[in-house]
Amino acid sequence: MRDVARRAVRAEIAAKAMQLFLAQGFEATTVKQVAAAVGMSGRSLFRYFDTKEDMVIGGLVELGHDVAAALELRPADEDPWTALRHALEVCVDSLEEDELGLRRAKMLATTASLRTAMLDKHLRWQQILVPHVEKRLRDSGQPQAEALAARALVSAALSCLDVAAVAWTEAEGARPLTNLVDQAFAAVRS
Amino acid sequence: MRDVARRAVRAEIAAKAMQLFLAQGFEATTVKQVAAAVGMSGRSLFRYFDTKEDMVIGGLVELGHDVAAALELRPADEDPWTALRHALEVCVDSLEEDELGLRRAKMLATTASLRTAMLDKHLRWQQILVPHVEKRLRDSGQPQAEALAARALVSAALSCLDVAAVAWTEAEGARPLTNLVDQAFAAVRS
DNA sequence: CCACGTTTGTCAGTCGCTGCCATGCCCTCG
DNA sequence: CGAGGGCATGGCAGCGACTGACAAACGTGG
Repeated sequence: MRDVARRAVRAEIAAKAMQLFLAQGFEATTVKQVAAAVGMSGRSLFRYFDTKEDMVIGGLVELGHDVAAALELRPADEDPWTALRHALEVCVDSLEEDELGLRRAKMLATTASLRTAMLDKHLRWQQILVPHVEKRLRDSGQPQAEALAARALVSAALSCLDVAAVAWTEAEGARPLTNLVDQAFAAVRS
Repeated sequence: MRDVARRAVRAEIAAKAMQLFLAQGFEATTVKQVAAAVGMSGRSLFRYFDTKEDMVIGGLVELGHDVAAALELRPADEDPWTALRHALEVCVDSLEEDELGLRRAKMLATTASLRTAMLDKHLRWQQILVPHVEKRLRDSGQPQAEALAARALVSAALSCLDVAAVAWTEAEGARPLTNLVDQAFAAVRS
C-alpha cells in the first residue's frame, strides 16, 4: 500500500520533469530546477530516481516485461525472429498512442546522454527476453544453439526497433512506426 | 608535423591510463591519478581526451574506417550481411592479436560506463558504414530499400559483434572469437 | 633578442550524485 | 494517551568528471 504512494510520486515527478525537459531541453535543465518544480529537495529526488535520465526512461523497464509476456503468447512453432517482431508491437503501440510520444522520442534520439541511457535499457530488456527466446530455440529442435543465438537474435531485434524509432522521429511521425519496424526486420532477414 | 607529436602524446597517455585501469579498475581510478602517472595536470588531460572513457576507447574510431575499407573490398555481388560479416573480421583480428585485448575486452564488458561508451562508438561506426551498405543495396537492384534497410543491417551486425565479444570474454577467450561471430551472424539470418 | 602562437598549469566553479545526520511524520504498542 | 520505532524528507558537506578564464613557460621565426 505504501508502494502505491511511492509509484504515484514517481509518476508525478516524471511528469513534471518531462514538462521541463521538453520546454527547455534535457541537458539545459538541472535537477535543482526539477526539484523546485516538484516542491522537493534535490536530495530527495535521488531517492526516487537513481539518475536524471531515469526520470525520462525509468518507466520503460516494466515495458520489457510486457514484451516478454507478448512473446510468450506467440505460437510455439513461430520462428523466433517473427515472434520477436510481433512481441515488439507493444512498444510500437506505447510510442504511437499519444503525440507526446513523438516529442519524447525525438528528445531521446537527439540528446546524447539519453541515447546511451536507452541503450542501457535495451541491455535490461535483452536480459529479460533472452531466456524466453532460448526456450523457443530449444523447443523448436535447435540442439546446440546455446545462449549465443538467443542473445544475438534479441540484440539484433532491439537494434531494428531502435533504428526504426529514429527514422520515425526523423520523419516527424509521418510514416507509421509499425511499417518502419517491419522494413527494418525484413532488411535484416535479407 | 605537430599532429604527430599530439598523436604520440595521446598514445602515451592511453597506454599509461590502460595500465592503471587494468591494475585497479576503471571506476576506482581517478583522472588525477592518471594525470600524476603521466606527469601532467588533470586539466591538460582533457585537452587530449574529451572523456575519461575516451582514454580507453578513443583509438577505436579509426578502426571503423578500416572496417569500411574492408567492406569496400568485398565482391560487389556479395549480399550485404555476409559482406559485413567479413568486413568485421578486422575487428576480430585486432581483438585477438594480443592477450591484452582479452583483458581490455573484459573490462569493457563489465564496466557500465565503458559499455555505454562502446555503444556510442558503435553509433559512429554505424554512421561510417551505412553509406557503403546503401551503395551496396542500390547496386544489387534493391529499388526502394532506402536508408532504413542499410541502418538496420549495420546496427544488427554491430549488435552481433558485441554479443559475440561479450560471450568471448565470458569464456575467457577459450573459444575463438571468429567462430562466435559466425554463430551470432548465422543465428540472426535464421 | 623580441614578438607570437601554442601548450601547459592553476584556480574556481558547475553539475550530477552520495553519505551522514538531524528533523518531523505516522503508526503501533504498552 | 504517551512513548517508542520505522520512514520519508531536508540540509550539508563532499567527491569526481568536466569547463572556462587567466597567466606563465615554451619554441619558433623575424
